[in-house]
Amino acid sequence: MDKTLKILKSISDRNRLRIVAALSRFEELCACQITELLQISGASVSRHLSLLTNSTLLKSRKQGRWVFFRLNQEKVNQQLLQWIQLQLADDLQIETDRSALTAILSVPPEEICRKQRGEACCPKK
Amino acid sequence: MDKTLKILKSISDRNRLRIVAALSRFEELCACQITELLQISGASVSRHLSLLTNSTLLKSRKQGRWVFFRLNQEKVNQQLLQWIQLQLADDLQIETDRSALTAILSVPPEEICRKQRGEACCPKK
DNA sequence: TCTATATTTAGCTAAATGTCTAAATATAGA
DNA sequence: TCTATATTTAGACATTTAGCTAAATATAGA
Repeated sequence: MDKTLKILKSISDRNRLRIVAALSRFEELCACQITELLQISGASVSRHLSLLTNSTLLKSRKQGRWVFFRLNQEKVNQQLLQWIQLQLADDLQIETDRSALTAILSVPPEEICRKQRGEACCPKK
Repeated sequence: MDKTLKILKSISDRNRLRIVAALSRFEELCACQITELLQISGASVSRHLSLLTNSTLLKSRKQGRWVFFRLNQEKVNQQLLQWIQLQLADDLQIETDRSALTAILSVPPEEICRKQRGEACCPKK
């Protein structure tokens, strides 16, 4: 029962549910892209991602300085993930997130990170 | 998303998950029988049951002084409930609960309630 | 090796949650 | 109507959790 509870608790949070919904649509996202989506501190995002990874719902892959996350499409998770997707199919917030992510993914992650550091968008100096 | 979160939060608790598992097996149980199973205060059980009913996972039916609860087998909940049942199929705690419930159901609810009031089991006076 | 930087961890605070007891509510039966 | 009693609600308290900032870690590139 512990494992089941861990999974359920990991998705019983608005921001973590948004992460799962985002990854249902976009395959793979790095921490900074998710930070940009949720508009909370990178540290908080990291904690959410670690809870989801720990519950087995997400997998991660390190590439250089970035860590990329995607859904862990194991058989045991499928039915649950499908239920979530069905529930959120027409959700307004999720729609909005989808648009936001399209914009986020249209520029390289470097630029997202630079923006998060508070630097101006263009002048790299 | 609020509704989805409400449902997920309502089952993200050990005792509430035990209630759902119990009702997956036993069709209908009254509050006092569930109290006897969980061994926590009736007030706490009442709160758990109200959260589950509120999230649409349970339905209730009042019969005299007793309130009986059962799963709300709506289509939208099916996939989730099935996933839970699959996850908990071999769970030890759930096995134990099942035995306990068999014993609880073998006597009329009056006796369960009497026991909960701290009265001796037999002498009704 | 040194610097810049993406992510994680640690420590803190405020809000949410689960439990309890006591009081309130609703119903059966005398 | 009055009493007993099953459930719910209210209020108090302890624990958990989500968020933050600051510090630590790990990696790319000079």
